[in-house]
Amino acid sequence: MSVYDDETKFKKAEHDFINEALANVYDNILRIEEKELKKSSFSDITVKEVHLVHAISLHEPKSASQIAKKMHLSRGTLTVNLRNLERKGLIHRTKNSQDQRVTDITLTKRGRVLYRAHNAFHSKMVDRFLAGFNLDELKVVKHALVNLQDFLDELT
Amino acid sequence: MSVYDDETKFKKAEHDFINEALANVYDNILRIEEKELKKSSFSDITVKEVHLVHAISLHEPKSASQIAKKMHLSRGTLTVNLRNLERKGLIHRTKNSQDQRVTDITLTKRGRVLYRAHNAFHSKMVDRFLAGFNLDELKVVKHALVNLQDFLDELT
DNA sequence: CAAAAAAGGTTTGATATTCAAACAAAAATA
DNA sequence: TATTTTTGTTTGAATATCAAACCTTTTTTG
Repeated sequence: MSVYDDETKFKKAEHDFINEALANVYDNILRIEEKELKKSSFSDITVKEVHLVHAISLHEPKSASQIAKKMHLSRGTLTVNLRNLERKGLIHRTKNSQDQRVTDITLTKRGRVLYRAHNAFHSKMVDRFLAGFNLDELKVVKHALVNLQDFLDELT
Repeated sequence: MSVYDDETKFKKAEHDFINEALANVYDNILRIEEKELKKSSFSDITVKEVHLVHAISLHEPKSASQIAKKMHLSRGTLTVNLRNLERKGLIHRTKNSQDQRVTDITLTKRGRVLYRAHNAFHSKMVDRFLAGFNLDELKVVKHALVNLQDFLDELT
C-alpha cells in the first residue's frame, strides 16, 4: 500500500465527510433560526419573513419588484408577503414620489431590530466558522467558497 | 496604520464575503437542483422529493417513522409524501414481517437511479469545492465545517 | 394472562405559501 | 397621441405542512 493510496483513501473519506456536512448545515441553520426566533421577542415572525427583512435591508428604500427579484418570488407572492410584514409591524409601504407605480419598502424600527439581530446571529456563526485560522487558512476557506460559487454560476 | 490594522481590516472584508457566500449558496443549490431535474428524465419530481429519496437511501429498508424523524416531518405529512413517491414509481411500501405496524420503505429501480444521479451531482459539487487543495488545505476546509457544526450543535 | 399504554401509520381539517393569469394605474416609447 | 411596458394587486388553484383524532398492532404492567 503506497503513500499515494493512503492519501487517496484519506481524501475520499474527507470528501464524504464534507459532502455530508454541506448537506446538513443548511437545514440545521434554518431550524436553529426558527428556534431562536421562538425564544425571542419575535416569536410571531417566521424564518422566511426574517429573510425577507434581510433582503429589504437597512439601506435605501427598495421597490417591491427589486425585492421579488432578489428573493426569486413572483410579484403576486411578494404582495402577500409584504402585506403580512406590514401587519406585523416590520415594514412601511409608501408611494414613491418620482414614480407613482412603485411602492417604497423600508424597515420600521421593529424591522431594523430584527435585521440587526439576524445579522448578529450570522456574524457569530461566521466567527465560529473561521475560529482559530490565520490569514492563509482563511484564504483557503474563502477559496473553497469561491470554487463552489463558480460551480453554481456555471450551472445557472 | 499598523500591520495589525491592515490585517484586521482584511479579515473583516473576508468575514463579510464569507457571510454573504454562505447565505447565498444554499438557495442557489436548490434552484440548480430544480433546474437539473426539469431537464432530466425526472421532470415530474420535485427537489423535496429528491431529498426524501436521499433520506430513504439505497441501504436497508426504512420505516416511515425513521424517515420522518430524519427529515423532521410529522408522520401525517410523511404519509402524504410517501403516497406521492409511490404514485411516481420511486418507492415500494411493504408491511414489515416482524412488526405488522411498520411499513418498510425501499427504493424502486427508478428511485435508485434518481438517488445515484443526485449523489453524483453532490459529489461533483464537492469535487469542485475542494478543487486544487492539498491535504493540509483540505484539512482546513474540513475544520471550518466542523467548527460550524459544533456551533450549530450547541444551539440545538 | 388481561387490561392499559405506547407506537406506527393514516385520515381529516385548517393554515401557509406559492404561482400564473387577469387586472388597473402610471410611465416610457413609438 | 396611441401603444407598449412596468409596477403592483387580486384571484383561483395547487401544494405542503401540522395537530389531532383514529385504528391496528405491539409492548408494558398490574
